[in-house]
Amino acid sequence: MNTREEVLDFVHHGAERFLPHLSIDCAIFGYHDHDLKTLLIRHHGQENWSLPGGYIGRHETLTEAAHRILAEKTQLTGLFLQQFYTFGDSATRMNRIKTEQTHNTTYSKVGVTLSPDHWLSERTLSIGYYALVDYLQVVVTPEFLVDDYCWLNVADIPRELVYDHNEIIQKALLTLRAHIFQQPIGYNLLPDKFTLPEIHSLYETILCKQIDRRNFRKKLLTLGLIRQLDEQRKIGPHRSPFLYEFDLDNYSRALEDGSILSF
Amino acid sequence: MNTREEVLDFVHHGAERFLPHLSIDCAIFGYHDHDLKTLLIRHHGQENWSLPGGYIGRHETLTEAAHRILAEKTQLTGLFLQQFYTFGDSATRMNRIKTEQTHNTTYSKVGVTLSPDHWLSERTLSIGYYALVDYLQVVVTPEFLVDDYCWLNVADIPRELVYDHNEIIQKALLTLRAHIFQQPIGYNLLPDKFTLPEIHSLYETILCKQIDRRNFRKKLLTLGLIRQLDEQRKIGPHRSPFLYEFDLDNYSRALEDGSILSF
DNA sequence: TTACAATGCGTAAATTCTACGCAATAATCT
DNA sequence: AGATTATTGCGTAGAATTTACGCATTGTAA
Repeated sequence: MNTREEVLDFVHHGAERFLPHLSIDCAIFGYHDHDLKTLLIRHHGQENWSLPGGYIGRHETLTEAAHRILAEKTQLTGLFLQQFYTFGDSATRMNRIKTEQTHNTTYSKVGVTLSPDHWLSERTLSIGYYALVDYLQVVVTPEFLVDDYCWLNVADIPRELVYDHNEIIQKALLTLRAHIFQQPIGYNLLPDKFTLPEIHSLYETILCKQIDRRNFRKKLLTLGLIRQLDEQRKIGPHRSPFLYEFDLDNYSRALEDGSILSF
Repeated sequence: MNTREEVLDFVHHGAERFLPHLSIDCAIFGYHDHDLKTLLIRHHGQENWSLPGGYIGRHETLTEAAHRILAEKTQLTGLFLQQFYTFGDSATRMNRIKTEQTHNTTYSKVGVTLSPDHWLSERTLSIGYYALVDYLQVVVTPEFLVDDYCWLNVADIPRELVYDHNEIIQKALLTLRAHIFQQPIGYNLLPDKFTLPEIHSLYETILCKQIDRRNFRKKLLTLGLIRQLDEQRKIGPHRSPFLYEFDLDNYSRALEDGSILSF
């Protein structure tokens, strides 16, 4: 929604195209060079940051909706996207009053005041997804109602996000850390060919702890999760590291066998 | 809903009390003596079995709704109940036609035909929960629209459940098997004091594989997850096994430390 | 050429996992 | 009462894995 007209149409006719009472919120994790960041946006007139989100089209599957919303925010398609929990307990989601206020300051930008029984004012549960991207590749073009956006290191996220979005991010992070042992997370955050230091740094960053470089390599190689190539990369004034690539066949086979990563 | 009147009220006024487009389905796993079963119900006029489920009250949190629905089906409260995924992709959920047919044969029992735009005919996403109970303790009292119910061994579940319920059960099972290493699952399925053979058999059943009795004991004891008591239980013509209890403090501490079970 | 910083590869010790052996126990059978 | 039987409690040797490093190699810059 990039124009005033689109927003107005959404407010007045959105309920015909989208399911009410239900939204999708995306914790978009951006990784680059030892930093793990999250994309936050600030809607017009609001003090606090929020996660990017959207509604589910009536003729769209849930997965399609999640990918569409993610693409609308990042301009990227085919990203790694994973549902992790549905939120419907928070007092801020049950308590209608606060919701109306925050929504109304936002929609005042298009001159609309939402009545308490407007579909955007009603109680809404949120399905949480997390996505992984290289945030340098992402071009964020804020929508009409979004005043500002930022990539924040996960350690620096303010405690006062909108609604229960702090809880959503925390759960997303926990899930990501659990999934890193069971899914080729790196496959979605690294170029097709990457160096060992690169993937090593990725794991250290996501898990927030030091991992011995040499044992890390041994494990990934022994399990057959990555494959060493004949090429090397030139990096500054140091020894050229070899390039590696994921062996996805072996990856899924290892998972079926029950052999699981751990560090 | 145990009377014709309650059902009629639900059909005609349910949309005022419940959120549309969204339901909760419960995979209720019942364990007893080396058997893992699931509670299935069959609605009036329907050929296939389905999972017990229900809708979310407008003034109820999601968790409250899940517990209420579970209690309505099992007459038990305070059970272990865990959300695991939200389903919104299945063709049977998108395709309105099939939904109407199955619903209508059910509601014909109270002489109602649902129109295509009735709230019960609309597209509905489902939030999946799984619960753990000792199925011998459960008193199932089928609701008015439920013709039949059964406890089926998870291995014997028919391939043609209603909607995407096969998929839901499979995902519930996978989640349960993953969670058994990270949560005191046994705490919710065993009496406060239990014997080693009892908890051993529970793990073997859920994981569908043999676990060495002696190593199993060693591991649980070493990690401090269970505590041996001074009491023993009299069992038939054999040596009396000691009783054990869970050490929940140690359990959560072990989890934080990252020490995780595995067999 | 030398110094330096980073990578690739190996090895020994510590720890954990796995596969059993076997004694102890509580009935039941003779 | 003593032998029998099925089951539980506990221990130990060997295999396998994890952990903690040592050190040579490499590409560039001084």
